[in-house]
Amino acid sequence: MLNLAKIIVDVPTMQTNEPYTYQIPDFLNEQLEKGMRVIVPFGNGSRKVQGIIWEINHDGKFDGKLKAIESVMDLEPVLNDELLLMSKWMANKTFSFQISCILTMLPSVMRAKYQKQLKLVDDIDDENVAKIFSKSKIVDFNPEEFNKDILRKILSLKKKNKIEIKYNVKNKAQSKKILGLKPNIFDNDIDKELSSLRSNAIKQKNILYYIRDYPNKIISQRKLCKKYDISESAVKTAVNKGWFKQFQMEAYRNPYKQPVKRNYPLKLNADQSNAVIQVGNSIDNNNSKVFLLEGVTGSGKTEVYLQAMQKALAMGKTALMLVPEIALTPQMANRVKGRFGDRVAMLHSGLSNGEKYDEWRRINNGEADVVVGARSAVFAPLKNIGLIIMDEEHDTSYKQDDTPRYHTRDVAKWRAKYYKCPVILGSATPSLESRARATKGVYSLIRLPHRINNQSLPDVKIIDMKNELINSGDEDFSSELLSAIRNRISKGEQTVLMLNRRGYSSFIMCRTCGFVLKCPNCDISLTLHMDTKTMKCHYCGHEEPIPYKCPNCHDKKIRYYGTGTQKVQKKLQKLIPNAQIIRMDVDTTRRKGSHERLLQEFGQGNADILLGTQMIAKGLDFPNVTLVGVLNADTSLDLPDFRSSEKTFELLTQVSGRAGRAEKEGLVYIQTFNPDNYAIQLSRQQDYEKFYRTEMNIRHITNYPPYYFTVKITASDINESKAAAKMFEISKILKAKLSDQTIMLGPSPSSILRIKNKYYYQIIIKYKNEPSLHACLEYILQHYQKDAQKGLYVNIDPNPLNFM
DNA sequence: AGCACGCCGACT
DNA sequence: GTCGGCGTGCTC
Repeated sequence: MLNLAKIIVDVPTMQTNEPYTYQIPDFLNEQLEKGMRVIVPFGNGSRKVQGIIWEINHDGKFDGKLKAIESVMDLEPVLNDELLLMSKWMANKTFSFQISCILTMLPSVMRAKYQKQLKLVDDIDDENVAKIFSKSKIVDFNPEEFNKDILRKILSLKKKNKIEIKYNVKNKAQSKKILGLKPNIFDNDIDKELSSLRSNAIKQKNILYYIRDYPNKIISQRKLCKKYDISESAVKTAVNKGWFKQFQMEAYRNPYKQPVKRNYPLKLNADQSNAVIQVGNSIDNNNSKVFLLEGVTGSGKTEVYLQAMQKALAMGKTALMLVPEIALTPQMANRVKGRFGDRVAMLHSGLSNGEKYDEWRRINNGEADVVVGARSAVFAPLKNIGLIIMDEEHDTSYKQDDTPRYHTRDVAKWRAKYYKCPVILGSATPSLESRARATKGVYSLIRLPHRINNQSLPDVKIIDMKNELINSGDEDFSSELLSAIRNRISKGEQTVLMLNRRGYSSFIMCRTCGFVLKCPNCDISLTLHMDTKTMKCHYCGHEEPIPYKCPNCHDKKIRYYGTGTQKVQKKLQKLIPNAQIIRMDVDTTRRKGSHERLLQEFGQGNADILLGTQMIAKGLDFPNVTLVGVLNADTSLDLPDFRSSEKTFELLTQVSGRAGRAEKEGLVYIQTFNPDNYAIQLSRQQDYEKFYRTEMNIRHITNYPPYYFTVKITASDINESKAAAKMFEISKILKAKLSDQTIMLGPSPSSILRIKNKYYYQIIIKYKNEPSLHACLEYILQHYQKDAQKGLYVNIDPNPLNFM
């Protein structure tokens, strides 16, 4: 009879991907609960790692030697039963380690920091090693900082017990502490103090009045000062006199910089109220249905979300709303915040790690029952969820592109099943996968085919740039678009211009010999960055100066190729000198909050034109925008990706939806070299249903999703032939097991062969029904352990976003 | 991951 | 002989 705990340790390997049993020491027996983080010894020596309690067993047996849990990191569990259970499912589904899943579910500050230290125990004769301890007997130890020789010496000294290696597990999760005040003087004593004060000691009197009014209230020092106009030194005097007890109290950081205006439910049209009723019924009946809400841009999907959430809250349940990347849609965030106020917690990339932790704690403590956030918010520790919403469900940012490669939609559906609540997947252009499921009856389709207030859809004109190039010689701006922009400026209306950068880079090419400057580590061309005056690699971050002559043929005719936002901005400014242009791309929005600031400036009418990349296509709602121009619609058509038409259609439909959202009518120009392409033609009418049918036909003929499921298997190694050999080995195993209806592509080198000096080879499997595939892939993973230690990595991506 | 153990060739 | 390289296996 022992007190035992099963722990998932933070050692992400296949061999340790199961709970390890530890003894619970008596001093922790009362404290420990399932879902808490602990520190446990692991392996030989004094190594310690973080772990999560998976199970507690008070009369357990275990044969074999046991180690004891060393300490606990939490006062409350950080994972509830639901999330613990989900981590297991997720690990299985995404072919990753359970500990990796657990750690992605938690705010990043809860990931322990491991730090090694060297401790000098005895005198040592080696000068070079002794130097390390010149300042102190205990020093931080990062093996990378030392050469092999010294490391060897350190190791041998350790064996002789002259040096100890200490392992520290540090908890980074730290709450913000502020000074708190607790009244420490009562009734008669207050009057006594009051009478002994000098008559001009007004501040001291006010403090005593305050204490008399709120004798038991704890207040932060800052709040007291601000509210009663008292200086810090006055408070200090009061503390010295013993009126207050001063102490450190926990506080939440406040991530909301500006106050949000309150808003109220709007009147719904027939389609919208039908949607709210259907979802509401499902909430009432504890029915975990998935609704696909297909609504044209401007059809009022957001109001449906808000009122459906209202229903869930009215039943005492919580609501989770997911958006692509909240920093991209501050307007949406403010709308939810304005409707539900302090009950809302926000989780997005714009917050600091500390702010994210605080928002997470507010949710975990039940202080927030509405959560709005991007991908990782799907793991928000809400209990009793009544509704999950996924806005823009087709958006690719919902899929994490490194391990664990989960799709937010799958996690959302899992949680909905657990809580028996509905999911709304909303979009103007649903993913083909989701739309096809609606056709099959797996999801319930709700359509919002009309814009609210019966606004007409914007008039979309397609401009053939082949003709334009012949006539005016300009490949960026057609004369029609230019005159439309000038016309808006003269009327005081605004224009949004989008430069489609997907699959497009401004690289440098020699016009004499055709040389293209590439990254020395990755097989990819370097991108020109005018702000830093350097060439950068977008994969590994390599940076070098802009060449002024060709490194290959030494000719000076080396120029940039392709169009960057900066170049377009310069050109446009020349063409229309009086235009006020705001440029929005990765470079101008890198700093925290700059995205919101630029949008706000544009919204206040401080500029005529908003010029940007795809980031301007989503969710913006500016009533004064009456013209939208897409400068190059087709760059994303040319990508070697079976989803390129779908992506192009989505992008054009979304950006067109930015025009004419109020009374004024909208006009959209789409410039393209492929004016007859169906994705471009159909986006003109915003005819999603027709696009869906056309594209499904093509997918059917070409054997692509949603007609097939896909899996991508990748092997990477510094040595190209090793990666290739591994993939051929895997393909042999697969060929033997898979049915003949399954299609296997490869093994082939990935389209970007080399990233960060590693070579990539891949296999794509396309299958319809392959019940043994999952087990087979697990088997492959089990058998690559030895390779992983040598730097040969095998990766499995179920339902990959692309085949590159 | 991080460490020890054990087998092998190269060397004072 | 033995030092240091590297492949292999184990961690409750």
